Amino acid sequence: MTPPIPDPVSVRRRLLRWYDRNARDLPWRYKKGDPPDPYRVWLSEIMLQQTTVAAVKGYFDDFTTRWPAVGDLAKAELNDVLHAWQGLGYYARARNLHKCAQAIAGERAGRFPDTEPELKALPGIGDYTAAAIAAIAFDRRATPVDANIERVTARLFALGDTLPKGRKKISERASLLTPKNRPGDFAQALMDLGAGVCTPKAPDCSACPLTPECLAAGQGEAERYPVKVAKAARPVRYGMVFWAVQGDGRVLLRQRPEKGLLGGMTEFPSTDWRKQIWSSAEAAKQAPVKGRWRRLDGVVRHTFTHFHLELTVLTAEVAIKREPEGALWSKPSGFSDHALPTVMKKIADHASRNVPGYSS
DNA sequence: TACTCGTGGGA
DNA sequence: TTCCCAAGAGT
Repeated sequence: MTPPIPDPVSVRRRLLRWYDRNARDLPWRYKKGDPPDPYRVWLSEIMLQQTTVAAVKGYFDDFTTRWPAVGDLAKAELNDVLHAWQGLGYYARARNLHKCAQAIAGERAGRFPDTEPELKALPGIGDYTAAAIAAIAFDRRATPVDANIERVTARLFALGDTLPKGRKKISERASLLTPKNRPGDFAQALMDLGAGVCTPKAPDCSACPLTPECLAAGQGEAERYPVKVAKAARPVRYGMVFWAVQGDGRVLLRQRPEKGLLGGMTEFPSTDWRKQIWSSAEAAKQAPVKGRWRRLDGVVRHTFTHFHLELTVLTAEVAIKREPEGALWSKPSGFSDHALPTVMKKIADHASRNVPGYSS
């Protein structure tokens, strides 16, 4: 015989009771009785996209201190926002964050819309984030489906369709669970549960308030859900970075194009990042300035979402007659004034240990 | 639809 | 070491 389908009423009651005792204390969560601040809810949701709570906390504190309200963020320079975002990754989020703040401050008198369609029309806000803000900040009956809620729901209903194809069905089931009362708490409860109990590996079903309703747990196979298609292997790409130093110790930097990988961030100039290894001589043809390029020992490795990168550093002391396009010279002690992504910080660290006569 | 887009932590 | 994974969005 088939087990009964999980009962939404029971799931809601069990989960919210659990949440009242076990909710995590997070910087962006308002205290009971306080009205939620849509700005803080929005900011946290953008930062948390594909990013762990631990990674976000420090950035959230920094942003809310520097820019306490959406109007403050709207008035900031994009470069300052990118700089503050440095290290958090997915830099299009920072550009869209700034754009969204300006739309809110400029066209909506600083007030966030409170419905999913209006929210979704704003830059950087998609299905998930629109539903999350509507539920958490505005108490709307909306169903955000992130990876946690997707996993919990797939297990609860033992949905074995492979992702990403099976997403729609999971999302539909999830929306059946959402209560009219406390929809924001319910969503956050599911996320806390997914993060701490109903984990991807080795879920702790004995500690889960939903185990009595959970079809996957009933099968003793919670970990099997959701079923995902295997990801393609990450290829390796190679590049050569030019560490050009002037006599006074300043190093050449430049700004990356606005779109694409690390868009708008600052970098040390380099060749293309391609599938073939570079020879020093071949790479030198792409150098931004003339110089006697010498190859440093060792490589800098960095992994992006869809490829591994291996960078080799070429150094030269240069005397500049004509400035390269978009040139930006800075002593290492001034690097912190620039929005350097993590991969470029690795380059700077590598150079500091290996460039002869390196001085900060 | 299927890519692109960062980074760090944990198994 | 390597792989998986994370409060997804844009194109």
